[in-house]
Formats: sequence, structure tokens, C-alpha cells
Amino acid sequence: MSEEKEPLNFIEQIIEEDLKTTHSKQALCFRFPPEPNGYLHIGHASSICLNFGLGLKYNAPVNLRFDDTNPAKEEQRFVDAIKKDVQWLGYSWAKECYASDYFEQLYSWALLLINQGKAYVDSQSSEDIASQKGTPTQPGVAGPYRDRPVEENLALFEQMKTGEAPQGAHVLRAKIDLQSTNMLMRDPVIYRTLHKSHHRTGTDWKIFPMYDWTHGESDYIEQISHSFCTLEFLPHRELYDWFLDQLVDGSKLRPKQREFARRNLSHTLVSKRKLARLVQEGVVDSWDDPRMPTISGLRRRGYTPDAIKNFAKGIGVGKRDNLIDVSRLEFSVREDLNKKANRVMAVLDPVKVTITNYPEDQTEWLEAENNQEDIDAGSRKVPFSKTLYIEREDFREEANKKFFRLKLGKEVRLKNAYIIKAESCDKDYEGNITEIHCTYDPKSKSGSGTQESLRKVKGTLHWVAVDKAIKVEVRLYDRLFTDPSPDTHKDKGFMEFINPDSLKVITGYGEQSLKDLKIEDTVQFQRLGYFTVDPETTQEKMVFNRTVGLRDSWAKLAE
RNA sequence: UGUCCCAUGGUGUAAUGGUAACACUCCGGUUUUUGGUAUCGUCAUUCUAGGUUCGAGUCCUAGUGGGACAACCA
Repeated sequence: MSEEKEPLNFIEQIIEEDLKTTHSKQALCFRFPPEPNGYLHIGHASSICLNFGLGLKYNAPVNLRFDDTNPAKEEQRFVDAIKKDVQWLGYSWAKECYASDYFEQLYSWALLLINQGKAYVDSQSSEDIASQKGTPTQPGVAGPYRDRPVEENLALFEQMKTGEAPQGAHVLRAKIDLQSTNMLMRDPVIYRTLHKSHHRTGTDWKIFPMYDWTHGESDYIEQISHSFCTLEFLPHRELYDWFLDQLVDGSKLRPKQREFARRNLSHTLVSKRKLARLVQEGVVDSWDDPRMPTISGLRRRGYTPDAIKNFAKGIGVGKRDNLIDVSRLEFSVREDLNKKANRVMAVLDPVKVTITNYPEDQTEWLEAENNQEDIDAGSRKVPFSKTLYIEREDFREEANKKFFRLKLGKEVRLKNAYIIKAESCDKDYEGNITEIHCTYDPKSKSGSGTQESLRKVKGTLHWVAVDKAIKVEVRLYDRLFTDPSPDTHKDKGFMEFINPDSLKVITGYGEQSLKDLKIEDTVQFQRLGYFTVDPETTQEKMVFNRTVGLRDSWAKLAE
């Protein structure tokens, strides 16, 4: 066994350091804490891979915790979708937790704070509270309720809890430091009233804890050793620690928050709020529209869990602002699918080819290898006959030497079949080619071993037999935005950069074996790309989504 | 006129005071019954200026640039 030391990222370094000084290996525990207010996206996937990956690496439990403290935004369907996505990625959580399960505990801790004079009920409007907080460069000032007596605070908080106090009349604030350079320490609101039904607790509660008062405490309850979040929460760390200071029991593990940079992906958005807008405004059909960078969208697009995990692993984790090019994601999925996807033939922009010297009513079933990258993938039979479709762009009447495809008077190999030669072509009145007449070399059959079959001809084309082809709908996707970073412009909103051509729907012709595919199966349409069966497929009509095209060095050469 | 975070090829990440590495992208070869795959090659005075040190991408100081912070959101 060779002990190859993989370099550690800064998160792993923090853990290793703690393992040497303060933590036992058994104490390690992580969590992934989404708010169920939307669907998970590729950015969350990175966080999932980070946390669950650490769990696997250190053999430590990882909880899935729903940060469900705001009934105004959260829904059960989002909880269900999130669980499905995490499972689909292949991870299992130690415990399924809900911040709402801690409402009672959080409430009694709030009482503790009030009794210690460290929290008070403020009865001002949110505008007044905000203006008293000052600005990042100016300190805040105390409001009139800051020194309310404990008994009065207790009584008012009780009214908030029972619903006796109208919604929005009061909030509970921690009494910390209005002078602090950190705005979050200027007496942050820890409870607000919300007379709204919660997807889990119904109408039991009229008060709901704020994020800061919930997150660290939930980590503490679950005895999470390391609570990793994105950089924007860095200023929250001081508050996170202050709250913990108020209630931590020295005999228990004290969680620590550490921050990493969110992964930004080019030509798309990684913000639930903004993605929700795309759904609401009908830019895309749904959260799982294959153009969406959501996990469900990527799944429907044909991405595999391995592709996403390798992507996350490949880009790593850091602390600086970043913009990862989508080509990195595309590389990951091609790399994975190249090994796994069976090859099939389909023609997306057909032009008819007639083999003039081929028998009229004959159909030959030719052997075709499913995947040369995987011997175990076996082979299948594809029908060959006199009339075929090939790709329109695979034929030119005349072309230079760089064009390795069919041209008049020249030969080309039909994949898994014969070598053909273009003799002539027909055109319509507009000059469009309507049919190509070819002859074939009967002794050149693929795999027959004859001398003719071994001839080297530059260029191999995919094709389908017209009679036996099945008609399929194919959806071609392009990036959702024309700008690499659509939501970072000061003068323009991201909606101004929407790519009008992000979806193109066409009809293609595929070989018969496509019929055997099931929903979410992915194949390679040879020479074209990877395509996956969309859930909208019916008995009558198959629908394919293009996951990603093949690398195409010809396309660049051609123009 | 604040506090905090960050700065390594086009992109992302490594190098833990000792020869700047890996992957993607781009470009150019080789192989190929997918213009795919595989494989080989090209692409960096580590933001700047000082300092500490035998030695600095790494430590210190200042500057420059980018980012976060003023929700009864998370």
C-alpha cells in the first residue's frame, strides 16, 4: 500500500489541526443545513459534497438539517425535493433534523437571556430599529425600550408567544453592543412574530427565531463539531460565538463556524432567490427545467451524480471570489458519460441517401458495438437498407481536403456498415440538396475482415435506415445567459442577459434500439453528443434532452 | 470616510520558509471505423513596494485591487 498524501484544502487543515489539539476523532460531526424555500442548485451540490465528503473521509456523521424558521417562505414540497436531491447524489445523512424541532429549547434559552438582562422586547417599528442601528461607518444609538425591566420583557414576550400581541407589534432583541463595528452585534433581533402556518408546526407557534439565534444553537444541540457556511456569513461568526457563550455547558462540545467561498458558475445563476424569479416569470418551465443549474435540472439534463461529485471535487474549496467556467462542468459530465453511455446512431438534420446498387427491398442487420470504452457493454444490431438518412452537414458537392466527409466522387465509411461513394445529388428549385445518390462497396462491410473492409477511408459518418428509423423529439439546450456573470453588473439586471436561444426543439431520426431506453437513461448519439430520455416521453413520442455536445474540433476549424 | 475577508497562468485549486505543481480551457502534433476517446507538447518574472531570512508565493509593514457588512430573510 502506497500512502499517497493528497494535499489538504483549508477546511481539512482546520479539522486536522483540531484533531491534534482539541477534538477527538469521535467528536467530529457535520451538517448540511438548507432552508426549504426552493430547490438545491449546483452551488449547494458543492456544499453537500464538502460536508458529506468530510463525513466519509473522517467516518463522521453528517446531519441533514432543514433551517425552517420562516414559515412565510418554506414549504413541504421543498423539503421533499431537497431530500430527493441529496439521496440522488448518493449521500445518506445520519439524522434528519429540523430547526423547528428546537423551537421549545430555543424559547427557553431566550427566557434565560431575558432573565439575565441580555435580551429585551422592542416595540418600535422595524424602520425605527433600523435607523437606530446606524450604518457600517456610524455607531447605533439605544432605543426607548432598551432598558425595559425584566418582568415587563417577560410579560410582553409571553404576549408575543400566545398571539395576544398583534403580529409585528414587538420583537425580542439581544442586548449586546450598539457601538460595535459589526452591525450584527448592534442588538440583533432574535424573535419576531409571524401569524402564519408553518409546514411542520402548524399554528402552534406565533413567534419564530431568527437565523442567528437558531443556527449556532442548532449546531450545539446536534453537537456539530464544524459548521461550514459561505463567506457572506463571516460577520455572523462573532454573533454565533456570543450566543454560544451565553449557554454553552463546558462539558459539551462547542461547535465552530468556518466559512468558504461560494462557487460561482459562469453563464448561470447560483442563487435560489434569483432562480425562483426565472421560474416565476416563465423564463424556464420549472425548477427542473434542463437549463436550470438546479440539481433536479441537471438530473433531467442527463448529468450523473458522479459527474457532479467529480466537478465539486475538482474545483475544490477556497476563500476567494471565483467564477468557474461552465466548460469545467461540461468536462466532468463528458468524462463520466464517455465511460458509461452506450453509443447509438441518430440523425438530427436529415438528408436522404440512396444506395443505387443496393437491392431494393433488402434489410441487413449489422453488428454494432455499444461502447468501445467498455467491453462489457456488448453489441446490438442495426438495420441497413437502400435508403438512409445522414446529417445534412456531412455532405458537400465540393470541399477541400480538410473536409473528411462525403463529397461528390469521394468515399466515406458509414459507421458499422459499408464504404459508400457519392455519385450525384438532386436539388430543389432553391438549390437545397434533396437526395444524394451513392454506390456502396459490398465487400467493405465493417468487421467482415475482407481486404476491402480494412481499407482506410478518411471520415466515418453516422446514419439511420429511413424505413426503420424512429422519429424523436430532441431538445437542444444552450447556456441560459449570454453574459458570464449576469448578476454582477451594477447598471444592468440579470434578466437583461437572458439568452433567447437557450432552447431549440427539433425532430430527429434514431435507430430502433432507442425504444429500449427508459426515462433518465443517457446515450451518446455518435458524433453528436450525449442525450438523455426526458420524463415527458410517452408511448407515442420519445423526447431527448441534449446533455452536452461532444468536443468538436471540426466546428472550430470550419469557421 | 469604519470593521472584516481575499489576492498564484485565461479558469479553478496545490506547493505548510527550500526546484511554482495538478486539472480545465485555448492552440499545435500522434493514434483512431465517432473531427469523440486516448496520448504528447506550448502557455506564470506568484498584484506592487519595502522589510525579516542563507533562502519568501508562503512571515511582517504599507499601498493597490476585489469582496462582505446598515432584512422583523437565510
